[in-house]
Amino acid sequence: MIRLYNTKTRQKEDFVPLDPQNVRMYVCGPTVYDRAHLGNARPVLVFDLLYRLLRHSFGDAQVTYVRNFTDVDDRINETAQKRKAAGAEGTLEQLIHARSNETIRWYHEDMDALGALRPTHAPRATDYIPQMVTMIADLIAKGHAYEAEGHVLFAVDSWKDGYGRLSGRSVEDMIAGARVEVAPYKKNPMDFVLWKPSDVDLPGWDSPWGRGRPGWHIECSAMAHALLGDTFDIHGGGIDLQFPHHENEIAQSCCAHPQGEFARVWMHNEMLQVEGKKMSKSLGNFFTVHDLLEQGVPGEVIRFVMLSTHYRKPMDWTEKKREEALKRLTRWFRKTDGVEASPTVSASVLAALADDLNTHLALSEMDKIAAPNHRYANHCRFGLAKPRHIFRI
RNA sequence: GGCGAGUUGGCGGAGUGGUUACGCAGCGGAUUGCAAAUCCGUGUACACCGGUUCGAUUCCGGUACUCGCCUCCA
Repeated sequence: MIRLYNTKTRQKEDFVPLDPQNVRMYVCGPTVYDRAHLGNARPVLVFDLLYRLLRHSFGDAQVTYVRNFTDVDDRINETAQKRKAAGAEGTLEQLIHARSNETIRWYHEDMDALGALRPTHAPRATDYIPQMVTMIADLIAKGHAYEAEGHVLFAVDSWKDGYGRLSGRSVEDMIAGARVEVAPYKKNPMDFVLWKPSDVDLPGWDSPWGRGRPGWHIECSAMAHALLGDTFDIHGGGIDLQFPHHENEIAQSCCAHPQGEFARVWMHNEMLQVEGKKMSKSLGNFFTVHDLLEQGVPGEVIRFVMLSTHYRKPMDWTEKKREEALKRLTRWFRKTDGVEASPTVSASVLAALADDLNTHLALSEMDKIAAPNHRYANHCRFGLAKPRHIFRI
């Protein structure tokens, strides 16, 4: 039995899928304007492990894993505008399109290098605009959204009971604690954008509310609904997305599809820090997965370090951990080199993983069972010769 | 201001109401002509103050400190 911590209920629960023949998981993917940084790798590896564990438990063909690409977003537009201002060739639209394609390709390459399986579906938001428009129209019809100055906004007052439950805040608390200037056309300060108008120079799509583009939150709701239905098993993402992104997703989806319950289990990974500090460009400790790979850090090592801290704890990326991971992995590989990889996973490792992905304990268990084989000492100088996936279950 | 997380031996990091985590480093030893690799042995830690208890690192309350989110962010 797999046990998972559900943010919704704040406790570990036995995981019982709605339909064991079709276990469904959605994870928020990247906004594609640049290379994935190291922090982006954490949810990928955490939920890749969960994906593998679910496949192991329910069967490879019985698990559907969706991780989207957000390819319509103001940051994407800004990045393209900067590049155009810097003299890049082509229209803004062309620049955006090329950049998105390139970033998606990079993303796949980098995550492949970390040993992450590709999801069953990797939808792009721009392929689901009609579904978003339909969903927004439905929300307006049901009295959960309104049009104002070319924008369509979700009315949190229309769903006061549900809004804030995931993150444990009341609408009143949020208004009291808000530190952002409120747009004048909002009926309630917490109302959020479903659709916004696009100037002629920005990407836009025709809609009943004029030419515009979707808000960020509706993208995930629409893609999840299109690919997984009204109700599905697991929704994952970084804890920074818990509010407002996930809260808003829930509001949109539950109001548009009241017959379903959207995601039954919510899982959030904690954030990543570098040498004890938040990773940021100003501190000079910002780097991408690609940077590390270029420096010769094996993907396996990155994966190992990421999994050596429990996903619900903040993780600190340090040089020291990287070195230790390399040592441990080198030893494992040396010990097991020449020994055929067994499809069997030790019960103790599996038990640790099934307990809300207790990866550190699982790695310890692997240390105990790594088969010693003295004959392979000659290979010692080869180090990390070939990548093997940790927890390749 | 609002919400939340954490504090375990030199470091990383599990776990538990009374029994060895584990890894890395260190130390001692074995083996190898040296070295590397490998093997064996070795470390009585749980922020502070109260409470509950026969007994708390492990439950409850408080204090201190660290950190995160609330703003684009995984």
